[in-house]
Amino acid sequence: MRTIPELIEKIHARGGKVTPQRLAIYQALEADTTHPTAEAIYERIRETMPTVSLATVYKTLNELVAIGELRRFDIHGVSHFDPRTDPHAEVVCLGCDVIMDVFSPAAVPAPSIPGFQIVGQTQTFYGYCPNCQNVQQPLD
Amino acid sequence: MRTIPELIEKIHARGGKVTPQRLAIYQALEADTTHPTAEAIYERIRETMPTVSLATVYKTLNELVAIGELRRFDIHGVSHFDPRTDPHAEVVCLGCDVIMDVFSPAAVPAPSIPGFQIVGQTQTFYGYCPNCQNVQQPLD
DNA sequence: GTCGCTGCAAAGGTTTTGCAAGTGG
DNA sequence: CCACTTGCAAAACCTTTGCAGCGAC
Repeated sequence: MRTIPELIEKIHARGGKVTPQRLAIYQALEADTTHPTAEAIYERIRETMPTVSLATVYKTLNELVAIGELRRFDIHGVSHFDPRTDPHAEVVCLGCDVIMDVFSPAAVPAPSIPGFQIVGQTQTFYGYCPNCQNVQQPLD
Repeated sequence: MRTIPELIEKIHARGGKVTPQRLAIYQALEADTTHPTAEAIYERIRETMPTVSLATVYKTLNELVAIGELRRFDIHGVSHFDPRTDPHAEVVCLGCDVIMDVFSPAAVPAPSIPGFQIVGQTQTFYGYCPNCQNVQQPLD
């Protein structure tokens, strides 16, 4: 996701409007590395804007995804959002669904897929975080 | 996912039973590189076993995931299943959700995350397939 | 014969949609 | 002012769950 002034300009250029709700959502997303769910963003925004609706949050997030400013992915049936759209690596805990950015050990060249236009990439590692190793060992 | 005879042995070793429904699901999954949804597997199995239920398909798939023989991931709120559990790369079309395995251009070393136990990994590329480039260009 | 599995139906949770009222540019 | 956006509520969807009957071993 780019900076908020740039984002505002981009929204305007597309004929969109920057409402207080949208601005609050942009600010909530900015530099949020926790891969929040729509619900999490909704709760955070409600602290300062109690009348906002979850539907509005979804609509705004989906718009950002559509214009390539936000990445959306699902973990166990729940959507998460990531303002980082550059290549990076993540680890997902199979036990508790926590998602963390990790320092990617290697740059990854884009594959050549004829006719396919690549706009982003992530490297995803699946495993068990320290907490969940105690509870649920992966079975053999 | 390992071969069906090996899978049967593993299920038995865990005290499980290999019913005709399960066997049909194992066979449907074997070497399926299309990253099918539960629904897709259900439809395929119904052709030869019309009385099977979607709940049974889910239960069986979830069991395979739990014992590490199947990978499960969600795209736009729908679960997909992949019998390939080795590290590999995939491309996901942001327009139509089609998922394809791609030949990974480089082996990727696992990152060092203290206390985190890595059990699998994929490299995911996001983009637009030839069909969807005509419909929805990623906006700039 | 036992214990696990199946199939049905209903529940549970997330995300989307329709629409009247509100408001940014 | 016009078009876009909001908020509400309902709908749509996928997935899980409870349970009685069935069947693998």
